[in-house]
Amino acid sequence: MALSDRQHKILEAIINDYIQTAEPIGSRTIAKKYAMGISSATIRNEMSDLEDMGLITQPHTSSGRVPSQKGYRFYVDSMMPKKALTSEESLVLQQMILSNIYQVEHMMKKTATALARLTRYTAIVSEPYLKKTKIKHVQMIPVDDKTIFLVMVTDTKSVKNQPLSLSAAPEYEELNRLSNILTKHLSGKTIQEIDRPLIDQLLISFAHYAHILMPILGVIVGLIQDEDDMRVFTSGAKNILAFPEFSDIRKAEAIFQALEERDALISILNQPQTDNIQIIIGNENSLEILKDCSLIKANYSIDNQSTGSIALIGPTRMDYGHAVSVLQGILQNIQHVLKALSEG
Amino acid sequence: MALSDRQHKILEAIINDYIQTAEPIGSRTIAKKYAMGISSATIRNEMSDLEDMGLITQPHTSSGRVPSQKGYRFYVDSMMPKKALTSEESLVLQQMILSNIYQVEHMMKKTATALARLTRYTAIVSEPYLKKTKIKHVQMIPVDDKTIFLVMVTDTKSVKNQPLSLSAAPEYEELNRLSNILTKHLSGKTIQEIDRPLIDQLLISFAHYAHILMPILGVIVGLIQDEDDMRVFTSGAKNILAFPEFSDIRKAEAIFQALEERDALISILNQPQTDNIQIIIGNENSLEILKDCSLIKANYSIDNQSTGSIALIGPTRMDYGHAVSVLQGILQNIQHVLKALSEG
DNA sequence: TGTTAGCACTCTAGCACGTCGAGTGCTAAC
DNA sequence: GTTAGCACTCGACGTGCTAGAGTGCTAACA
Repeated sequence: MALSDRQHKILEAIINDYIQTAEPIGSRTIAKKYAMGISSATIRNEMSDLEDMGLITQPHTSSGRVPSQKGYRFYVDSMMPKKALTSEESLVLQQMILSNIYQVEHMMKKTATALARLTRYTAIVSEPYLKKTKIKHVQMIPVDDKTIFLVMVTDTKSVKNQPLSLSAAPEYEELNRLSNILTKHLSGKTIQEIDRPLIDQLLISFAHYAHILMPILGVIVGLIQDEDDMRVFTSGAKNILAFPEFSDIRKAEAIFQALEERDALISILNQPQTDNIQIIIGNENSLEILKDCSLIKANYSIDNQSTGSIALIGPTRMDYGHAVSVLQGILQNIQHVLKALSEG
Repeated sequence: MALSDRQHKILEAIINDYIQTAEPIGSRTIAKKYAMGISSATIRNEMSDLEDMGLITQPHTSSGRVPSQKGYRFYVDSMMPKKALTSEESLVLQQMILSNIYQVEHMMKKTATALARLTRYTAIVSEPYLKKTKIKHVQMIPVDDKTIFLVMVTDTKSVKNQPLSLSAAPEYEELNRLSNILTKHLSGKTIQEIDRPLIDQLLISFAHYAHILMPILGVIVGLIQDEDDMRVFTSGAKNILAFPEFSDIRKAEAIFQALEERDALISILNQPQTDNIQIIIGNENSLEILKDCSLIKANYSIDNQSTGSIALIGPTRMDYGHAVSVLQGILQNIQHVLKALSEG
């Protein structure tokens, strides 16, 4: 789609204005407010063309124009300005880094809060995906005569624990010996890498522990199957209420519902990602609940291994430029901190 | 305040009707709908008296009556029926018990979900308060050359972990010895009981470990000061949107805001509790945000030691009877499960 | 003395109607 | 290609009216 320079400017004006006001905008207003040096009639003609191209629409005859979904898509793909973060925004990100960098869970909560605060949209952040982080230490802790806790520390210094019921729990000393063995053979590996051959080998090498190694390794591997151990944090859900597009309470309700359900959040985060930062506008989204929203999403990674996701949900009338730059800033922060954590 | 039998019935009819419909109710409607065998004129006279007593009010002349805050208080104190749980409700509670009883965190999440689901109000649930639970096992886990994790298992089988930076982290073997010592001397004690004399005694007894015991004990005791380790779960926030009294979005926004802030939640849960189940109606509440709501709150306990709280937030027009009975049912469940956990 | 029918009165919700203003498309002139 | 002018459209908003639900008061009744 080729737009003239003037059409570009007009489309930009419409989108920028609508992002701010959520009101349809007319030719006269554009002429006055954006001082383009052409008359409203000319703008009208251009707008008519833009409408033919499907980039803007009229809610009803004789109202102003509103960007269409296609219009947003065009804007995002080929005209969106890169906005630099303001100094205040950078400061907030800075502070986020400085506090609580020793615990991934805290950092992820802070990340969500910062994202929501800086953008006024709703943030969803997932912890690093357990499957893809490396095991650093395995420790068994006795609880009672039939239960032990299996505690694993990962290279991102996240702690996972899982209770484990045995017919008879071993002595503390024996648990320590087992912990030692497991740590020695599993550290540096991701859970994904703990496969059948490795398990078999361990069971053979330590045959006299087999009866107890078996359930333990089972639990560790079981963590692959269920994603229950990846925590997902949200922040700024209430921001949704501030947008006129959600003044219909039922729409807001549906989203709040989704934000409370872990499965829904995970399916939001797990949507296909082709770009570095993926922008999904309105009903481009395969999820029914988000048809009225836009989603901006990114995966963060360590060592080029994608390990978790962060996302923003807002109205299709989103300030894409700003949201993307904040997301990018935060992305860098997370990766920086995670790297620091896993190295030292 | 002494009401005649008839006044009782009329007040009850008004309150029950208003709880269901959220509409002011008039004398004629009462006469028709609740078949009291008296005419609307008589009911009008009685209503006028009830209004003089301050139990009901008129939103405007020539509208029906609405229960006042005082009316709800009177109802709750002296006329509220005890409702038995339906078999479906009991079933939900039953299922809650059966699943995931081995991890307190899961149970608390489930509790919040069940509360919100059964009442359609908003639930707030706190984990058992760390200070008051007993330590069962202490384990140090090496992370890197300067960091160790301090992991504590409590008698409710909850796991707490805290990172700890040292100038130089000891060897694994030594950490195990230390873990052993700490477990031996601290297990069975609540964090509250770890006081100066106990610490001093440990430092003297194990003088050669003093340099490392010091920071560790510091961290453990530090947990007393900050309440950061008590998780608070909410569920059913979106239920708020279903009530016409929150169709003014700003009111809803304020509550959502509070529900996202841990501090706000804790101050809600920490409000004075005189009864077994505390009902705080409208602006009886000292917290500004809850002036338009009612709060039903209870503390759960093990061994008569109150260890955590559960609460429900809804409009002042709440189905108090039902909410109280659900809360009571859940309270019993929690205590039952916690007891089982700490014993076995 | 308590209860009730009847009536005048009040107030809101909802609808019809007219007006205003923002916006459009089209045409003719520049 | 651009613009001024004009007729037209449609929603927002204010006004006035009506219906209906509800009240309080009074007088009559058991």
